[in-house]
Amino acid sequence: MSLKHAILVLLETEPGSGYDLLKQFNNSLGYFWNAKHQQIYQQLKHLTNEALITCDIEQQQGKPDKKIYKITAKGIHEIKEWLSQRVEPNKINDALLVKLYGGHLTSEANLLSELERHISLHQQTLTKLLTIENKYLSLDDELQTKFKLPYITLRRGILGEQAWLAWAKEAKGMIKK
Amino acid sequence: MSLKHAILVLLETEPGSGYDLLKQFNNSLGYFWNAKHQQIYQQLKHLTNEALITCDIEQQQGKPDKKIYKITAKGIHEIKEWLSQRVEPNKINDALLVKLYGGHLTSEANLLSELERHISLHQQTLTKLLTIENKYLSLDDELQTKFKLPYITLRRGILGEQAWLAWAKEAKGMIKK
DNA sequence: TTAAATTATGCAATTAGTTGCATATAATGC
DNA sequence: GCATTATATGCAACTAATTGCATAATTTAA
Repeated sequence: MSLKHAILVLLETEPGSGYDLLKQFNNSLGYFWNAKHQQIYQQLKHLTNEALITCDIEQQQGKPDKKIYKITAKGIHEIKEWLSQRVEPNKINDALLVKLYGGHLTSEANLLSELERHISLHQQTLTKLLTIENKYLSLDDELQTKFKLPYITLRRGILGEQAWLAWAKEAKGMIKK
Repeated sequence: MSLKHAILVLLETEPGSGYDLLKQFNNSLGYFWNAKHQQIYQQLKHLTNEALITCDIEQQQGKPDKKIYKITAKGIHEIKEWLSQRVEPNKINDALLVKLYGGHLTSEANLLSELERHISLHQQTLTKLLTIENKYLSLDDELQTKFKLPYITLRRGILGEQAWLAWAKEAKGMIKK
C-alpha cells in the first residue's frame, strides 16, 4: 500500500490539508496517483495516529477550518525506509480494454463512440500535462535542477498519454476496417 | 467493478476453470487485467450464485478436480448490458513514480537500480507480447479478422510497454545528469 | 437571481482486494 | 535424490477502497 507513502512524499515537499492533497491528486498528479477524498482523510487520520504527520488548525471565515498537516521526523524516516525497498510494478486493470476484447457482442458504433469519449479525456489530460511542462521549461537552471525528479515523473505522464493517443488512433482505424 | 465482466468476457470466448483464467490474466492478458487466484475463485462463486455462469466438474487423476465454468444466456445478457454502458478511464496508482517523485531523500544509485529492475520486467513483458503478436500476424486473413478486437487490445499492451521503456531510458539519462 | 461548482471535512456501511494458511500430486530441473 | 514449479482449489481474516450520506458557506457562471 503506498497511498500512505504518496501522501508522506507530498507533505514532505510542502505542508497542506486533505483538500490540498486531493487537488494535487486530481489535477497535476493524476497520471501517477488517484484517490478519493474519503481515502485521503482516513489515511491522514491513520498517519496522525502513527505520529508520521502532525496537524495545525487554520481558522477560516465562512468555510470549515482547514487542517494543515506536516510531516514529522518519524515520517521522514518512514519515507526513507520505504524508499530503500523495492516497489511492485504497477497493477493494471483497464475496463476499456475488457470492453474492446468482448466488443463483438456490441455494435461498432458503440465501440467507436466510447473510444472517442476516452480520446477526448486523454487529450485533455495531455494538454494539462504539457502546460505544466512548459512552466517547468521556462524556469531557470537552478529551479529545473531542483524539480528534476518530479519533472521525470511528469514526462512519464506525457509520454504515456501520447502513446495512448497513438494507440487509440490506430485502434479507431482497425475497428472501422 | 469489472473483474466480474472481465471473467464473463473470457468465459464467453471459451469455457475454463479458475486456474485457466488465472493463467490468462498472469500471462497474455496481464497488460489489461490482473487478479490474484483468491479473487478469481471468489468471483466465480458469486457469478455462479447469480446464475451468470454454470460449472461442470472434470475428474482428473492425481490433481484436484477441475471445475469448468461456462457462461449462461443470462451471463451473455449481463455482458451486453455492461457493454452498452460507459466505462471509467483507468485509475493509475504507480508506486515507482511516487518513489522517483520523492527520490531526493534517497541515493541516485538506489533510484537507478530500481529503475533498471523495472526496465528488465517491462522488457520481458514486451517480448512476451511481441511473440503473441507474431503468432497473430502469421494467421490467415479470416482468423486475423476474427481476432481483430483482442489484437487491438494487444497493440495497446505493446505500444504501452514501448512507451514505458522509451521513458525509462530518458529518465535514466536525466537522473545521471 | 438562482443554480452549480468550489472549498472543507467526516461517519458509516459496503464492496473489493490481499495475505496467510491449507491440501495434494505431478512434472521439471539441478 | 531433492527442491522447486506447476496444477488445482478454497476458507478465514484482514486491509484497502468506494459509495452514500451529511453539513455549510462562498464564489462563479448562466
